[in-house]
Amino acid sequence: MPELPEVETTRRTLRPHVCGARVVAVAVHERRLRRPLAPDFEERLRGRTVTAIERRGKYLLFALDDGATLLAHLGMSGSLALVPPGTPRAPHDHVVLTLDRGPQLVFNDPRRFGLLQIGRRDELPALRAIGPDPLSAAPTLDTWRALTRGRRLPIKSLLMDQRLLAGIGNIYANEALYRAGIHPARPAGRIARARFEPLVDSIRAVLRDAIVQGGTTLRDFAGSDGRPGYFSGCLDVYGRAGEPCRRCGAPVRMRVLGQRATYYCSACQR
DNA sequence: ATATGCACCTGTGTGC
DNA sequence: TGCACACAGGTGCATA
Repeated sequence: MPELPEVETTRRTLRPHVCGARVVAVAVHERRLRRPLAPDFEERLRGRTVTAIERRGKYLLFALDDGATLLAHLGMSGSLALVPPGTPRAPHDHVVLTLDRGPQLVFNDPRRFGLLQIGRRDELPALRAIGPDPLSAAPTLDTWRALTRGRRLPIKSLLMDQRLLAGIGNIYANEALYRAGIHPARPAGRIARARFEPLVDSIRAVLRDAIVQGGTTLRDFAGSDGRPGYFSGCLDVYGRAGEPCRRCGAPVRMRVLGQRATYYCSACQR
Protein backbone atom coordinates (compact mmCIF):
# COMPACT_ATOMS: atom_id res chain seq x y z
CA MET A 1 0.00 0.00 0.00
CA PRO A 2 2.23 2.77 1.17
CA GLU A 3 4.96 4.58 -0.65
CA LEU A 4 7.02 7.48 0.62
CA PRO A 5 4.18 10.03 0.88
CA GLU A 6 1.90 7.64 2.77
CA VAL A 7 4.70 6.71 5.15
CA GLU A 8 5.54 10.38 5.69
CA THR A 9 1.85 11.10 6.36
CA THR A 10 1.87 8.31 8.92
CA ARG A 11 5.01 9.75 10.54
CA ARG A 12 3.50 13.20 10.82
CA THR A 13 0.28 12.02 12.41
CA LEU A 14 2.06 9.73 14.86
CA ARG A 15 4.74 12.15 15.94
CA PRO A 16 2.83 14.38 18.40
CA HIS A 17 1.27 11.36 20.14
CA VAL A 18 4.17 8.94 20.17
CA CYS A 19 7.23 11.15 20.50
CA GLY A 20 8.20 11.43 24.15
CA ALA A 21 5.78 8.69 25.17
CA ARG A 22 6.86 5.59 27.07
CA VAL A 23 5.78 2.11 25.99
CA VAL A 24 4.15 0.53 29.04
CA ALA A 25 2.76 -2.62 27.39
CA VAL A 26 3.44 -4.59 24.21
CA ALA A 27 0.76 -7.02 23.03
CA VAL A 28 1.71 -9.26 20.11
CA HIS A 29 -1.04 -11.29 18.46
CA GLU A 30 0.77 -12.48 15.33
CA ARG A 31 4.51 -12.88 14.90
CA ARG A 32 4.49 -14.08 11.29
CA LEU A 33 5.25 -10.94 9.30
CA ARG A 34 7.62 -10.69 6.33
CA ARG A 35 10.22 -11.86 8.84
CA PRO A 36 9.08 -13.45 12.08
CA LEU A 37 8.95 -11.00 14.96
CA ALA A 38 12.03 -11.49 17.14
CA PRO A 39 11.47 -13.56 20.30
CA ASP A 40 12.69 -10.67 22.47
CA PHE A 41 10.64 -8.01 20.63
CA GLU A 42 8.34 -7.28 23.57
CA GLU A 43 11.18 -7.28 26.06
CA ARG A 44 13.27 -4.83 24.07
CA LEU A 45 10.36 -2.43 23.62
CA ARG A 46 8.65 -2.48 27.00
CA GLY A 47 9.60 0.43 29.23
CA ARG A 48 11.32 2.35 26.42
CA THR A 49 10.56 5.95 25.57
CA VAL A 50 10.31 7.01 21.93
CA THR A 51 12.61 9.99 21.46
CA ALA A 52 12.09 10.67 17.73
CA ILE A 53 10.32 9.33 14.65
CA GLU A 54 12.25 9.49 11.42
CA ARG A 55 11.71 8.14 7.92
CA ARG A 56 14.03 6.75 5.30
CA GLY A 57 12.31 5.85 2.06
CA LYS A 58 9.37 3.67 3.04
CA TYR A 59 10.80 2.81 6.46
CA LEU A 60 9.78 4.44 9.72
CA LEU A 61 12.40 4.62 12.46
CA PHE A 62 11.34 5.04 16.06
CA ALA A 63 14.39 6.10 18.07
CA LEU A 64 14.32 4.62 21.57
CA ASP A 65 15.90 6.03 24.71
CA ASP A 66 18.33 3.10 25.05
CA GLY A 67 19.90 3.85 21.68
CA ALA A 68 18.05 1.15 19.76
CA THR A 69 15.64 1.77 16.89
CA LEU A 70 12.26 0.24 16.18
CA LEU A 71 12.13 -0.17 12.41
CA ALA A 72 8.75 -0.43 10.73
CA HIS A 73 7.84 -1.16 7.11
CA LEU A 74 4.19 -1.26 6.06
CA GLY A 75 4.56 -3.62 3.10
CA MET A 76 1.55 -3.59 0.77
CA SER A 77 -1.26 -3.47 3.28
CA GLY A 78 0.17 -2.34 6.61
CA SER A 79 -0.80 0.65 8.70
CA LEU A 80 0.05 2.18 12.04
CA ALA A 81 -3.04 3.60 13.66
CA LEU A 82 -3.79 5.51 16.84
CA VAL A 83 -6.80 4.20 18.72
CA PRO A 84 -8.30 5.06 22.11
CA PRO A 85 -7.35 2.58 24.85
CA GLY A 86 -10.02 -0.09 25.20
CA THR A 87 -10.83 -0.21 21.48
CA PRO A 88 -11.67 -3.84 20.58
CA ARG A 89 -9.01 -5.53 18.52
CA ALA A 90 -9.78 -5.56 14.79
CA PRO A 91 -8.86 -8.36 12.39
CA HIS A 92 -5.15 -8.23 11.49
CA ASP A 93 -4.22 -6.01 14.42
CA HIS A 94 -0.93 -7.81 15.02
CA VAL A 95 0.86 -5.59 17.53
CA VAL A 96 -0.62 -3.13 20.03
CA LEU A 97 1.57 -0.72 21.99
CA THR A 98 0.10 0.88 25.06
CA LEU A 99 1.73 4.20 25.90
CA ASP A 100 1.93 5.98 29.23
CA ARG A 101 -0.48 8.56 27.89
CA GLY A 102 -2.88 9.07 24.99
CA PRO A 103 -3.97 6.60 22.34
CA GLN A 104 -2.59 3.14 21.68
CA LEU A 105 -0.41 2.49 18.64
CA VAL A 106 -1.68 -0.43 16.54
CA PHE A 107 0.15 -2.21 13.74
CA ASN A 108 -2.40 -3.75 11.37
CA ASP A 109 -1.42 -5.66 8.24
CA PRO A 110 -3.79 -8.08 6.45
CA ARG A 111 -1.23 -9.42 4.00
CA ARG A 112 1.61 -9.52 6.54
CA PHE A 113 4.22 -8.22 4.09
CA GLY A 114 5.17 -5.61 6.67
CA LEU A 115 8.20 -5.71 8.95
CA LEU A 116 8.94 -4.77 12.55
CA GLN A 117 12.49 -5.04 13.86
CA ILE A 118 14.42 -3.65 16.79
CA GLY A 119 18.14 -3.11 16.75
CA ARG A 120 20.99 -0.68 16.68
CA ARG A 121 20.68 1.32 13.54
CA ASP A 122 23.83 -0.05 11.94
CA GLU A 123 22.65 -3.60 12.64
CA LEU A 124 19.42 -3.31 10.67
CA PRO A 125 20.14 -4.92 7.30
CA ALA A 126 17.09 -3.44 5.64
CA LEU A 127 18.45 0.07 6.13
CA ARG A 128 21.86 -0.68 4.76
CA ALA A 129 20.41 -1.86 1.47
CA ILE A 130 18.47 1.26 0.57
CA GLY A 131 19.59 4.35 -1.30
CA PRO A 132 19.14 8.01 -0.45
CA ASP A 133 15.73 9.47 0.22
CA PRO A 134 14.91 11.66 -2.79
CA LEU A 135 13.37 14.36 -0.62
CA SER A 136 16.42 14.70 1.62
CA ALA A 137 19.11 14.25 -0.98
CA ALA A 138 18.47 15.10 -4.61
CA PRO A 139 20.66 12.86 -6.72
CA THR A 140 23.25 14.69 -8.76
CA LEU A 141 23.64 14.31 -12.50
CA ASP A 142 26.86 12.38 -11.97
CA THR A 143 25.15 9.96 -9.60
CA TRP A 144 22.39 9.35 -12.10
CA ARG A 145 24.79 8.74 -14.92
CA ALA A 146 26.71 6.22 -12.85
CA LEU A 147 23.54 4.42 -11.81
CA THR A 148 22.01 4.18 -15.25
CA ARG A 149 24.98 3.76 -17.55
CA GLY A 150 24.48 0.72 -19.72
CA ARG A 151 21.31 -0.37 -17.94
CA ARG A 152 18.65 -1.82 -20.21
CA LEU A 153 16.11 -2.01 -17.43
CA PRO A 154 12.99 0.12 -18.09
CA ILE A 155 13.42 3.44 -16.32
CA LYS A 156 10.22 2.80 -14.40
CA SER A 157 11.54 -0.42 -12.91
CA LEU A 158 14.78 1.34 -12.04
CA LEU A 159 12.93 4.11 -10.21
CA MET A 160 11.28 1.45 -8.06
CA ASP A 161 14.62 -0.12 -7.12
CA GLN A 162 15.04 0.96 -3.49
CA ARG A 163 18.81 0.51 -3.65
CA LEU A 164 19.08 3.53 -5.94
CA LEU A 165 16.45 5.84 -4.52
CA ALA A 166 14.36 4.94 -1.51
CA GLY A 167 10.64 5.55 -1.36
CA ILE A 168 9.28 5.42 -4.90
CA GLY A 169 6.71 2.69 -5.56
CA ASN A 170 4.36 1.87 -8.38
CA ILE A 171 2.06 4.89 -8.14
CA TYR A 172 4.72 7.57 -7.93
CA ALA A 173 7.02 5.96 -10.49
CA ASN A 174 4.15 6.22 -12.98
CA GLU A 175 3.27 9.75 -11.95
CA ALA A 176 6.83 11.08 -11.94
CA LEU A 177 7.51 9.71 -15.43
CA TYR A 178 4.32 11.25 -16.74
CA ARG A 179 5.28 14.64 -15.34
CA ALA A 180 8.75 14.33 -16.83
CA GLY A 181 7.39 13.23 -20.23
CA ILE A 182 9.49 10.05 -20.22
CA HIS A 183 8.15 6.75 -21.51
CA PRO A 184 8.20 4.19 -18.68
CA ALA A 185 9.62 1.42 -20.87
CA ARG A 186 12.60 3.46 -22.05
CA PRO A 187 15.83 1.69 -21.10
CA ALA A 188 17.36 3.60 -18.22
CA GLY A 189 20.69 3.86 -19.99
CA ARG A 190 19.08 5.46 -23.04
CA ILE A 191 17.80 8.59 -21.45
CA ALA A 192 19.44 11.78 -22.61
CA ARG A 193 21.50 13.60 -20.06
CA ALA A 194 19.32 16.70 -20.37
CA ARG A 195 16.29 14.77 -19.17
CA PHE A 196 17.68 13.79 -15.78
CA GLU A 197 17.15 17.12 -14.11
CA PRO A 198 13.48 17.33 -15.15
CA LEU A 199 13.05 13.73 -14.00
CA VAL A 200 14.55 14.38 -10.57
CA ASP A 201 12.47 17.53 -10.27
CA SER A 202 9.33 15.57 -11.20
CA ILE A 203 10.07 12.89 -8.64
CA ARG A 204 10.55 15.41 -5.87
CA ALA A 205 7.54 17.47 -6.92
CA VAL A 206 5.11 14.56 -7.10
CA LEU A 207 6.25 13.24 -3.72
CA ARG A 208 5.92 16.65 -2.12
CA ASP A 209 2.51 17.29 -3.71
CA ALA A 210 1.28 13.91 -2.47
CA ILE A 211 2.50 14.58 1.07
CA VAL A 212 0.61 17.88 1.10
CA GLN A 213 -2.55 15.92 0.21
CA GLY A 214 -1.92 13.32 2.91
CA GLY A 215 -0.90 10.62 0.44
CA THR A 216 -2.99 8.52 -1.92
CA THR A 217 -5.96 6.44 -0.82
CA LEU A 218 -6.84 3.79 -3.41
CA ARG A 219 -9.20 1.66 -1.40
CA ASP A 220 -8.21 1.57 2.20
CA PHE A 221 -5.19 3.68 3.05
CA ALA A 222 -5.82 6.04 5.92
CA GLY A 223 -3.46 8.11 7.98
CA SER A 224 -2.95 7.09 11.58
CA ASP A 225 -5.82 9.35 12.54
CA GLY A 226 -8.18 7.56 10.15
CA ARG A 227 -8.31 10.26 7.50
CA PRO A 228 -7.81 9.18 3.89
CA GLY A 229 -5.24 10.68 1.54
CA TYR A 230 -6.54 13.10 -1.03
CA PHE A 231 -3.88 12.73 -3.70
CA SER A 232 -6.04 10.09 -5.43
CA GLY A 233 -7.87 12.88 -7.23
CA CYS A 234 -4.57 14.37 -8.40
CA LEU A 235 -3.29 11.23 -10.13
CA ASP A 236 -2.55 11.93 -13.79
CA VAL A 237 -2.14 8.37 -15.05
CA TYR A 238 -2.16 5.74 -12.30
CA GLY A 239 -5.39 3.74 -12.52
CA ARG A 240 -6.68 5.87 -15.40
CA ALA A 241 -6.38 3.42 -18.31
CA GLY A 242 -8.67 4.50 -21.14
CA GLU A 243 -9.38 7.89 -19.63
CA PRO A 244 -8.13 11.01 -21.42
CA CYS A 245 -4.64 12.32 -20.76
CA ARG A 246 -5.03 15.59 -18.87
CA ARG A 247 -2.56 17.26 -21.21
CA CYS A 248 -3.40 16.01 -24.72
CA GLY A 249 -6.64 14.06 -24.37
CA ALA A 250 -5.32 10.81 -25.79
CA PRO A 251 -6.41 7.75 -23.82
CA VAL A 252 -4.08 6.75 -21.01
CA ARG A 253 -2.53 3.37 -21.75
CA MET A 254 -1.75 0.46 -19.51
CA ARG A 255 0.79 -2.29 -19.91
CA VAL A 256 2.74 -4.53 -17.59
CA LEU A 257 6.39 -3.82 -16.88
CA GLY A 258 8.31 -5.88 -14.38
CA GLN A 259 5.05 -7.56 -13.35
CA ARG A 260 3.58 -4.23 -12.29
CA ALA A 261 0.74 -2.30 -13.93
CA THR A 262 2.20 0.67 -15.78
CA TYR A 263 0.19 3.69 -16.92
CA TYR A 264 1.33 6.31 -19.39
CA CYS A 265 0.37 8.57 -22.26
CA SER A 266 2.08 7.39 -25.42
CA ALA A 267 1.78 10.86 -26.96
CA CYS A 268 3.21 12.85 -24.05
CA GLN A 269 5.80 10.32 -22.91
CA ARG A 270 8.69 9.40 -25.18
C1' DA B 1 26.44 -7.70 -12.33
C1' DT B 2 21.95 -7.66 -14.54
C1' DA B 3 17.37 -9.06 -15.60
C1' DT B 4 13.35 -11.98 -14.90
C1' DG B 5 9.94 -14.74 -12.58
C1' DC B 6 7.89 -16.12 -8.71
C1' DA B 7 6.80 -16.54 -3.81
C1' DC B 8 5.11 -14.57 0.22
C1' DC B 9 -0.31 -13.32 2.12
C1' DT B 10 -5.33 -11.71 2.38
C1' DG B 11 -9.10 -9.03 0.60
C1' DT B 12 -11.79 -7.28 -3.09
C1' DG B 13 -13.79 -6.85 -7.46
C1' DT B 14 -15.28 -9.05 -11.82
C1' DG B 15 -17.27 -12.24 -14.81
C1' DC B 16 -19.52 -16.48 -15.51
C1' DT C 1 -26.00 -16.40 -4.94
C1' DG C 2 -21.78 -18.89 -5.49
C1' DC C 3 -17.51 -19.74 -7.37
C1' DA C 4 -13.02 -19.07 -9.80
C1' DC C 5 -9.89 -16.00 -11.00
C1' DA C 6 -7.20 -11.77 -11.48
C1' DC C 7 -5.29 -8.20 -9.19
C1' DA C 8 -3.48 -4.99 -5.38
C1' DG C 9 0.46 0.65 -2.82
C1' DG C 10 6.39 -4.30 -1.78
C1' DT C 11 10.32 -6.98 -1.21
C1' DG C 12 13.52 -10.93 -1.54
C1' DC C 13 15.20 -14.98 -3.44
C1' DA C 14 16.16 -18.36 -7.12
C1' DT C 15 17.35 -18.80 -11.63
C1' DA C 16 19.47 -17.76 -16.24
